[in-house]
Amino acid sequence: MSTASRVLAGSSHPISAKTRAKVIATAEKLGYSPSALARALVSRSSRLIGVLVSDIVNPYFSVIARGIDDVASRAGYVTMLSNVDRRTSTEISRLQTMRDYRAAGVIIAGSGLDADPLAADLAKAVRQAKEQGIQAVSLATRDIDCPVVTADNERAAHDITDHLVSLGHRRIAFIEGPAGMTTSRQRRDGFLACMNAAKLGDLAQCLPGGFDFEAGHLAAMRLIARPPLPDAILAANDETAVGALNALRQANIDVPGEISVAGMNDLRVAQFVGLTTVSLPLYEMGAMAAQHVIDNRPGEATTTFLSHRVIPRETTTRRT
Amino acid sequence: MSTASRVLAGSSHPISAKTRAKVIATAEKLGYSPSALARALVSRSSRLIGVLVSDIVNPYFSVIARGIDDVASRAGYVTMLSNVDRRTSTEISRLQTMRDYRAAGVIIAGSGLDADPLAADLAKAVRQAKEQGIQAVSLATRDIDCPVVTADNERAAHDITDHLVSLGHRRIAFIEGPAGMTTSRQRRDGFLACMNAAKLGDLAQCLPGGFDFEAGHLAAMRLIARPPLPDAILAANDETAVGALNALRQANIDVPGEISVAGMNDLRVAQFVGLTTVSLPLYEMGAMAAQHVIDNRPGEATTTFLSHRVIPRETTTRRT
DNA sequence: TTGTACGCGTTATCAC
DNA sequence: GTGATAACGCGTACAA
Repeated sequence: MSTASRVLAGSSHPISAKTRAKVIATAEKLGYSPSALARALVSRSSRLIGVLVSDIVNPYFSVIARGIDDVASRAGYVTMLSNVDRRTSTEISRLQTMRDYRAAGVIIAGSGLDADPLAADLAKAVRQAKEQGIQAVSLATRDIDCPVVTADNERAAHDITDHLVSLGHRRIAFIEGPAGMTTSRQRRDGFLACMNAAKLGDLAQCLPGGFDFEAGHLAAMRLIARPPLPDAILAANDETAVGALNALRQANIDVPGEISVAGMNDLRVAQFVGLTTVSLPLYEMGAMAAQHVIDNRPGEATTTFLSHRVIPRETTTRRT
Repeated sequence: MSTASRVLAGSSHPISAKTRAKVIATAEKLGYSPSALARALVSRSSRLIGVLVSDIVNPYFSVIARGIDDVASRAGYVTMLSNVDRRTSTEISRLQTMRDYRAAGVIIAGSGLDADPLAADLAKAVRQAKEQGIQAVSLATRDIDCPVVTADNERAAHDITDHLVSLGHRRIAFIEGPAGMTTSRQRRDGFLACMNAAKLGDLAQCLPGGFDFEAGHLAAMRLIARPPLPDAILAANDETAVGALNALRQANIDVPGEISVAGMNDLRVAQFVGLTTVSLPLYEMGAMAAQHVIDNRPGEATTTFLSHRVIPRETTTRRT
């Protein structure tokens, strides 16, 4: 038994070539597959990585998940995925499940809420997981005591706003993300900071929105309903921007002729419609978080910001 | 120990209220979490569901994955996700990994190749998994001895073609999916079958394409390069259709004025651009496959077709 | 170079 | 109603 184990697990223990061959041949013949469960049990460490996303259908998260899985499977790890629909309670319960499976680590991809009554419970669940040797990594700024690998949402919003300003736009409207979300606030803050710095604070306008197509469509309709139109619209999100774009085009308003439109994230849809946006390092965030778990790095609660960059496309132009 | 196990695992074994309360309180105080690993080992059944997708970033697969995970997590199961990039060899190796973890079942979401030299190896890997009590479910017609839950790609293509024909289009071009893929062939077959049935076989035209934006763009450019333009374009895919749409608009060709365009799948992007398409039951396929695994149904290799429906939108119009 | 015995954290079985 | 023990399948220290 131990000999077979040694051969199959690739131990460094010396084994005669003959015996080794025999073990391998027999395993093959029997269709034997070592139980990763039993292995994890005895070795006290699984090769499971838990991933908590809001919704895998949202390309923001599927790109992150892809980054995680690429690194994970290259290292022989398996990704356990769970959708939590932005509900902290679900997040806690799924985290618990990942803990039951003794995941090597859990990557929490979604943003939190600014005033979340359950934040403390989540923090506690993470602490308990950590006490059990399960690493936690967050992909957004949250009240969790764990390393964070993220994009600088505020600066990204600042930079894309700055791009619009540099194009000569002065009256700029910002369609916000979902109310209460930390990421929403960060992006709005970045927008406002840039506008204020450019002495354009008075010409800045914020509209409630959301991260989806419909929210952008609706917000743009409201803008159209009470002229004059701003010089440019920045949406919290590519999808939101596309919704706005749609409303504008339906109203026969020329983009970028009459108004410029920009988004954030640089997901596939942004390329489709030629949307000016700022590219966030989503894939890299996932990849780096997974690497962090695999390397079993000491879990100091440091924040790593990965870099973004402005991508000018056809929905923006210079205003003279 | 056994008493604790009984109350924590919710056994029906009678336990005094006092002891039960004590166990629960202590577990809570200790932050105790029962090992799902050890449970799976002794009970010889895990609550893990393996999911093999080509690429989770592709919305076709993320919708499927969402369907699976919704059903799975409601039943207390966890989804193990793996991207295989349409490579059968990767598929086999990931299937093996799922087997190592003694997954309750594995859902194979991707389509296969029509002449795949590795098809036999995959079939064997699935057979071995089944011998070990791991269920397999495929979401596409493949040479695997397992239940199939899928959309009728051929009929779906037939039906959307029929819709175009009923709109008065006669010269219709079909932009195919990736060469060699079973799904590509099925969709082309459906297109051709419909055209032939309508005595329009001579006016049918097939162009090599792919499942992505660029492929659609390229194919449409070729169409534009050698007039006359067909009455309508059907693309194997929504994304391909959007690529074609883009090329057409760049060439200042009015859609649907001069030419109609339709896609397949009805993913989010189709709604964005108002694309006429045929809605495939992707979410339901995932959900039903997961339910199949959870119910541990006898694995007869039956094929279940879930229904699709044509969704007319703004990229098609009547030709007179 | 190979084999033996133990323990990982559970649950089922059987005794009390 | 409660507790002890074997077994699940593996890795490993130790003996041979």
